[in-house]
Amino acid sequence: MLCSPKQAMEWRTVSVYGSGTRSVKIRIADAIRAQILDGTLATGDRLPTEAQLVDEYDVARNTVRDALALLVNEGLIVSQRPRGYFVRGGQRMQYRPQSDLGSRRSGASRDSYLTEQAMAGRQPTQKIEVAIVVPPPEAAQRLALDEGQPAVVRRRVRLLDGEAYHTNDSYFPLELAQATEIMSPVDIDRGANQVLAENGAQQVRARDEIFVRMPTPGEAQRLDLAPGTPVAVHITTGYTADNVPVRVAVNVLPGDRHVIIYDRLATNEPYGPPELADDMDDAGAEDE
Amino acid sequence: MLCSPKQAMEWRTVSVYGSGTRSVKIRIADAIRAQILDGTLATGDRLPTEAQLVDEYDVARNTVRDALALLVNEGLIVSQRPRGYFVRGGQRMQYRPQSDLGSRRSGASRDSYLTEQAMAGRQPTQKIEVAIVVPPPEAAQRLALDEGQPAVVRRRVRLLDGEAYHTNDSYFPLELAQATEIMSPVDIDRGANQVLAENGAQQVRARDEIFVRMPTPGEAQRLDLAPGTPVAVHITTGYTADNVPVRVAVNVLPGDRHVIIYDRLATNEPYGPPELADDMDDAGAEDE
DNA sequence: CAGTGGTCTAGACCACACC
DNA sequence: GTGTGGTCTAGACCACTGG
Repeated sequence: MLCSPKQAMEWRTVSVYGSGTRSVKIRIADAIRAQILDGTLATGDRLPTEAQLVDEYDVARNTVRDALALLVNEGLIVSQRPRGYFVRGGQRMQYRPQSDLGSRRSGASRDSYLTEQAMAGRQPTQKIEVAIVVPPPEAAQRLALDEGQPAVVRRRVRLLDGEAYHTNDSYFPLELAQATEIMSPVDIDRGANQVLAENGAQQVRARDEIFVRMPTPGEAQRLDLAPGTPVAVHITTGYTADNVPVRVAVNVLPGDRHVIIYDRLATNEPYGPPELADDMDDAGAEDE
Repeated sequence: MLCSPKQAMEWRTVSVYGSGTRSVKIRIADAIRAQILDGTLATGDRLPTEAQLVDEYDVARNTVRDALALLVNEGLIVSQRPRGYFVRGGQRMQYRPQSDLGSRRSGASRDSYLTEQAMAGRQPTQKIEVAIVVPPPEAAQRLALDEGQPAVVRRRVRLLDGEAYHTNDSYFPLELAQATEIMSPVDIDRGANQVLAENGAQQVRARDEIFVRMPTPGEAQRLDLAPGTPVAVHITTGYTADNVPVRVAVNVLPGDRHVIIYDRLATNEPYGPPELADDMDDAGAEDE
């Protein structure tokens, strides 16, 4: 006799869920995921309510919620309480770490974030905050600062149409930034790098490091991240010709709103001075 | 009178959880997270059992499980059933997209993945599989193939000490790869790029795109990813001097095992031919 | 075999947006 | 108000691993 899982609960003696059979919540999640991937449910569409799914699959509400939680944590759907669950998806902005260092490109006098995003027809804003702090380890280490040594930080949250786009925390050695525009919590038209260059700290080389992880609760709040949204942490360290680090920028990019793009030449000669080139030989990966 | 949440359940008439007060599960998660961040619980440590946490916080087991689920999805802890929950953490491998294109660096005759990882004292292996397929859209589009047009794919899973490290799916135009070593499912000592170059398809330029997202169930299984582990999808497109795409590599990197590193010069001149340089002006971001 | 986490049920009350 | 998802309780049975 065929019966629903809920009824079966009462008189079965052997497992329905074990071994080959996958759990009920996974099968429900699979069914909904398939609908999303094949287009039956498109970006922005509303899912059936929990109650409807309870009826449809004849299981307890918590089981439906477990199934939906799987999809939420995959980043496929989002709950907009109390409106319902909706299919996620949307455009990613291009993020180019290269379009920065050194002097500005000709014609681009304003902060390139502001100019370039404005062209996409969206309203860019940013909040800037400057402070003298003992930098977090990831910044202190890259700036080669001793423990407890202070630095200047410019913290920015960049928004597009009021929606958080990414954060940028730039750390500078105190003696370099002191008494410059870097200390002022407003946009620097020609760029902080240009200011550094005018003060004898021209950057000639940079290293980008990209970490991928789930956001901290603080980051999730600051960037208004839905559950199931990972972040890329892009850390740029800028060096002078003397190989002195003069700037560390920590960017936190919501994974669902960005593509990181690098254009490169097809040479594999490492950049930078020999001692760093040596470092590069002992680890790495290649892409075919 | 002070009473436990569980007891309070029975006679309270106003909400304990609403407004200012955060939910119980969040407070439990916060407490455990704090212990992890301040070192009370270190990487690899075992957490208290669910039963112990039920006693400690005097809540229902499901509430404890909800709290732990938050930390699991943050990537902070992992459940190793039935051994318990453990604090995550560990080393990240360096991944350098640049150490590839064109000819191999002198001395490195073997696949650089194999050589470089071997130096870290771990046992690298890889599984290679070659097929002629209709490529997925992300590959077909970048290779400028018409819909339904076939291509050659070399699929690789790379392992370190038996643990999945990343996957690399490289797509080549059929007419270029046909009748070359690329069709053979074994390691190519001098690199597939060198083979392409010998067949008149020397790559001079590449574009890297990096997407950050949660893994699909298939990826999670193939790479043995714990819940709460995002992936970076690194797509490299290699172009000849004639600006023809001849290779698309789709790499899937578990976020908890990688750092992606780029070393660059502090010039912001875009690489590549003029028509592509123009593209670069209309979107982007910079890091200070 | 004991103890762990995983799955599922059943039912309660809550906050919030929208009608 | 009505209906949505969010939180919490209480208790059941299961599978797996390790002693």
